Amino acid sequence: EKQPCMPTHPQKPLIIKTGVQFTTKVRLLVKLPEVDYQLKVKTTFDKDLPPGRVRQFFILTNNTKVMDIEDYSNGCLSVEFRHLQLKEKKYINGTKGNEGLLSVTEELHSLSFEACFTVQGLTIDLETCSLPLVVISNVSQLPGGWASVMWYNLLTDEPRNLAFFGNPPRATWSQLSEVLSWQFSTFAGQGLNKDQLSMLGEKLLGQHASCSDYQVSWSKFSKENIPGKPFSFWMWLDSILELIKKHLLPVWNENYIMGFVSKETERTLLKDREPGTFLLRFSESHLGGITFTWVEHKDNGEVKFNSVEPYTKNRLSALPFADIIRDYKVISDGVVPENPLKFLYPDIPKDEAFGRLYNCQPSKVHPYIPSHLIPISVHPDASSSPLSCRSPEPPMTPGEFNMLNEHLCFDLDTMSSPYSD
Amino acid sequence: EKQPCMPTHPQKPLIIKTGVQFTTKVRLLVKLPEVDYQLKVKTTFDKDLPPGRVRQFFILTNNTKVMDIEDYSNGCLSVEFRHLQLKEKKYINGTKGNEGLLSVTEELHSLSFEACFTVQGLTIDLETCSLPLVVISNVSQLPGGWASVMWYNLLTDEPRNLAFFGNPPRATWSQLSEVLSWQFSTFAGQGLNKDQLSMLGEKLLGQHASCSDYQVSWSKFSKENIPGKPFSFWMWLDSILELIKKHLLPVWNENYIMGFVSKETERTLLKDREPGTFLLRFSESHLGGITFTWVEHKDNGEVKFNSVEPYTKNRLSALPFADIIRDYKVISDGVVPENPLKFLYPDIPKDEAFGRLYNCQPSKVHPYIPSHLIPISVHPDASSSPLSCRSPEPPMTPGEFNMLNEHLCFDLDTMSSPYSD
DNA sequence: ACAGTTTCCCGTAAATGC
DNA sequence: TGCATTTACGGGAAACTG
Repeated sequence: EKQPCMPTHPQKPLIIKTGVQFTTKVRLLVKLPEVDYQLKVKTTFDKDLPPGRVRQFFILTNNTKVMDIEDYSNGCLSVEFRHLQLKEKKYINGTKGNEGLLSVTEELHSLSFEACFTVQGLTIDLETCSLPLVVISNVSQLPGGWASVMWYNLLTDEPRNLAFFGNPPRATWSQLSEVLSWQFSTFAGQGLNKDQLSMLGEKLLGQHASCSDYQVSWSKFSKENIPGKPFSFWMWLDSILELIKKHLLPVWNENYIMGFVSKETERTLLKDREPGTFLLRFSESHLGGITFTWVEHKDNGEVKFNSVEPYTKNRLSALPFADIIRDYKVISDGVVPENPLKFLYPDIPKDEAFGRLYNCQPSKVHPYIPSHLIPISVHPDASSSPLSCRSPEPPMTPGEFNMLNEHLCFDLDTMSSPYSD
Repeated sequence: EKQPCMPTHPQKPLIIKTGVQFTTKVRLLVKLPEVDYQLKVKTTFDKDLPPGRVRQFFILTNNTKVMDIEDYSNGCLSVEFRHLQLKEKKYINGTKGNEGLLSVTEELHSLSFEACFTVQGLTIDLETCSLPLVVISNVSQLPGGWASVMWYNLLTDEPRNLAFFGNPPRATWSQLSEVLSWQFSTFAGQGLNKDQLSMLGEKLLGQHASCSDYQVSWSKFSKENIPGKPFSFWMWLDSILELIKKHLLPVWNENYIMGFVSKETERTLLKDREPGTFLLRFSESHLGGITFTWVEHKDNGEVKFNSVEPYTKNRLSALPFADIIRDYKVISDGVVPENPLKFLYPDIPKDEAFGRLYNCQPSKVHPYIPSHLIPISVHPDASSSPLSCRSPEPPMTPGEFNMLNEHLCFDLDTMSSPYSD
């Protein structure tokens, strides 16, 4: 027999931005034996959270609603809160919310739902709450928030461990790599293959990468900067995810972007290939950049590798990546420019691979000569979450109480914000 | 003897966007004979405005402040309201704000300031109000708002004629052209010359343009679409102002943009010039576009004119206009591309004119080959305001009352919003 | 001074109202 | 349905705050 207290839709931790609307829904899983009045539900943010230590927020808009019979289903009571908005509580006295122990995206918050009704002269309190929530104030904090949500989901099944990031556990590389690949398959449609993951593992762990149960700390994953770089591993990876989502989706989903390849491997792969063979790789030195490297055979038999300055979102929004590949030209010594890109590694003729992805030429505004941009280089040398139900003080027989307690329970049905998947 | 009730800084009508902060300041021009308590000033938006007919707004934030002695000046009392924000009043009953007679940018509103104090047992009311204000809810309404402000300033000296656009007067072309030129000189630094204005006059008035006292209606200026175009004269002109402000300032201020030239005049000017002579002109068919036209002498002696598809803000933010001129290439029959732009009309060698304005090449990210965008065409044929002071009911001698009334007066000192000049 | 964080607000897109 | 207007909110930049 199923547990009536289990929610039907397991709830993932979410990210909520202050001042931006979100929605949530609670459902009472069983019919109440006798409720002849309207059942009011109240949502409270950061209920029971002691002030200090972390920031606190409150719900700006109306937070009380009456439950209704769900129209489509089994007649359960449910209520959906829409247009909820969060605002930070400001304390007049010097008390500061965030005390520097945790960054704001490591703070975990929660949304509580309460209702109270009387049956057989007894007052019953119902209460449930969401899985942990990360609250941000600007989209620039979204990557940090995502990192927290990923780490929490990966490493705990606890429904409400708000202190998780006080001492976050480590993840094994095998766990982490699966999650990273999942990020790409969820958001872009195409996950990461073994080679790509192995490059990422090496980047994060160095020589330990081969050992799949080597552990990665939370700090190394998303807080510490990569040595010599002004960003952390996750910030770098997330910038690439964003680049793919906005500018590279078709190319990525065709598997034409090798993406995560070290420069050494790149050279090994290209060196025996036809001149003009190229591959696409993400920049390791800059956030959200993609470049291509092609191989060239010089007159003296020497093999030479060239990489173009990485394209970032600004450039890609002026000119789609496939068109860049189609039109790219190198001018050596001011002579006839030539497109050095011939074969996508290993040996697919460029137009065969990218032909379908090329854009139409710009619309002809009639009296005008159409113009488009060309990229050119001047060659330098030529869960399921359990719920907590608060026990009422029972002035009824233990049997009666147990019966009620078993059947009455809030269910946080769904909750959405623009930042949920 | 000067009038104490005149404000020191005449107040121009302004545009305020709902939800966006603005600031205002009122000053009492003379010292009060005896005020031994704090003088509170209250601001009210749309005071005395009857509901219906136009939208109504209220000040979201605290609207009462106490006057202070001005620190720097003559010891007058003044008060500055900061962080004021407007929100529309919504009526539960069907009453709609804007009734369709006027568009929202034609509605004029006003901000009132009131204070009240007692002297010699008499209660004195002080009141003043701003010049008309246009309230918008989105920056997309800014051009419409500017049009209203310009027309109001041009055609009336009344301090508070909120019904102005109920029956707006016409402007003579000589008045209007002066204002238009002033827009360019204020916002861009360089006004319009006689030839440019004459093209604009012809565009707006047709053959009447020669007659400088020909009158232009408000509707023709900013409400009716230009025949055959989906935008009004002012919307078109304002889109060009914006383009100049954001992307063409240096080129505009060097006077290198002829800009407003009819195609006929353009041809007349270019036809006897050296091949490769070009001029820069704003698009008349699209909002916010600039193109160049160059003259070419064909083998058979025929003179040919070519214009490139106009560049809009999106393209110009990928590549600055001066660089477009430097790098522009036409490919005929897939042969060696050539830059057809040689001399800026009348005969300035291109690099001499634009050399200083060219951008540096993109920063060299060292292991990479720098790449930049090139605009390319494939040749198709290969071939000061008075104040109103409300009279108090006078239980004092007429002489006493007159004395006070003469010397006590609010002064709306300054008022600023992000949309004021 | 500075870094982490929030606020501000434009500009685009979507929603709303008539 | 289409147009006018408002709302929503991402994203860059400025302001804030210890």
